[in-house]
Amino acid sequence: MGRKKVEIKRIGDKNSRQVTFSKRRKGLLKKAKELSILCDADVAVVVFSNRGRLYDFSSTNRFLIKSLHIVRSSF
Amino acid sequence: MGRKKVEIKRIGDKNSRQVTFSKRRKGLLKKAKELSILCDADVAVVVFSNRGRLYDFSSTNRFLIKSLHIVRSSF
DNA sequence: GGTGCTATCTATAACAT
DNA sequence: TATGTTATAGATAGCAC
Repeated sequence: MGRKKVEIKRIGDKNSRQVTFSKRRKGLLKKAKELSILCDADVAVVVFSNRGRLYDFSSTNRFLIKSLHIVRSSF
Repeated sequence: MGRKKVEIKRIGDKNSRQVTFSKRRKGLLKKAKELSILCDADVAVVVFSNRGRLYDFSSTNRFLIKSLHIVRSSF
């Protein structure tokens, strides 16, 4: 969906990876929200950056996400 | 992204809502997978249909999703 | 109640700043 | 490096089965 077709594999360049992460993360959360509204469905999305920062969307309750975070911490 | 611009609000027609749910759910899971691969990030998506059916994607471990399911059951 | 088609809308890759 | 712009790839709304 850009100037060139992109192969789905890990982006080698650190800066490009960061920029793509930021843009696509935003897009994913937006689409999750749209799905929940349009279709009256419960949707939750959780994204962890490789630095451990958490980004999420939940149509129902933050508790879902917090629980998931706790679960992940126990790995 | 279709023949017409769509307002983001609950789709009234039951059949249209179901079709949209199916299509957008698939798209959301695909994008979650792409994000995880391209950016080397942990991503989890959980979708519950209003009939309680579970659809999900997790880049890390099914345990995350199973835990979330258990948590949700306790609501 | 799906599935396939395709016109059109949207997300985003590369570039610019 | 973070943010804004634009050309293009990709997702999908409305139909037809």
